[in-house]
Amino acid sequence: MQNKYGFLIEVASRQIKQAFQRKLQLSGADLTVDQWVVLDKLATGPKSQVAVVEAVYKDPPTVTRIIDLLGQKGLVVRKADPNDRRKFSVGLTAEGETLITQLKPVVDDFRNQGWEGLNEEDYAHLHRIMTKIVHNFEIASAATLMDVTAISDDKAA
Amino acid sequence: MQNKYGFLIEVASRQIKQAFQRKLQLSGADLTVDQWVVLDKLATGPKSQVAVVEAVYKDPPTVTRIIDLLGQKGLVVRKADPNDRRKFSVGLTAEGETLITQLKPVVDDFRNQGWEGLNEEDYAHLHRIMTKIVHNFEIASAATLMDVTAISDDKAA
DNA sequence: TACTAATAGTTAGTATAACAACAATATACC
DNA sequence: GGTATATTGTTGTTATACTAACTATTAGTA
Repeated sequence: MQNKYGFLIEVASRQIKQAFQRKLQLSGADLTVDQWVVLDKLATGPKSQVAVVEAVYKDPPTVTRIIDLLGQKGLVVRKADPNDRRKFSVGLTAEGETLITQLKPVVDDFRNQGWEGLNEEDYAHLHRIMTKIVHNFEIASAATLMDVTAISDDKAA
Repeated sequence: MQNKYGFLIEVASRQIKQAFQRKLQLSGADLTVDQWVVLDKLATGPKSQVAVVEAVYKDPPTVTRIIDLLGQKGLVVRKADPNDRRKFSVGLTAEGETLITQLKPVVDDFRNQGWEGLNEEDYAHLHRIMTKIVHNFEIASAATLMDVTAISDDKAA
């Protein structure tokens, strides 16, 4: 029972990310996977950076830098929040909207390709096992993620 | 069927790594998780860096730098390979051996904790699904890893 | 009101991941 | 033997992960 699930999961994660990165490059998009994840989250409307942090399960410093880069590429803009001067409202530019539209089929393609030969039951297994492992370490935030992911279906591949 | 397995796997991977890192810190070891993985691989005897690369599924530059750091900490040494002047033979120092011995129970503990409530069948599911996804992207090296991991049991948690 | 604590976001430092380019050496082949 | 090619390992650059420390602002409370 003392299998190396952590190593297995980590390597698979890296390989999947790499494959997706190549897919993005082939599509001609000048985006990293993590930049895509954040960009995609903003598709449902402008958000504060804290909201983005909670949505993508990354650290505040990481989100700051990813938004910096997305901003340099003209895909998102930070606007001041009129109600709270500590906050920004980060939203997509027209270019950002366009890029998302262009990439949606690429992303769907990638998901379908990776999931080929597997079914809903397998996804349930995967989800259950991941959730269990993460819960076993009592990592509150991640546990929440797992629970949420089980229901909503709008996470990035 | 277009679930976000990639996102799920990546976040779980990060959380598991974080939990293990905390475990290492609590044990008093001045080591990162990745440094542990490399160190542990050298427990079976000195290896060239290419051999380490293949064992841990990291890039050559990453392995170079991790071995640099392990060397600075006095845990490993590079020796010239008498048969091939391009190669090093990287091996544990006495301190490295001692540290591994001290950490083994910590690592086992971590594995058992994470796997609690799950059984062999679950591991088989996890392994099968990961392997399938990785194979679907035709990533040769990772596919090999998955196949190997199924049999051997000496990977780091 | 004044003081304290919490929140939002940034900056700095170190480690890892991926890619490209490179030097040194070894192997293959003609 | 000599040349092309492959292998081993390093260096450089950019991006992300995590921690810690910090500023600015807001909320809570005596």
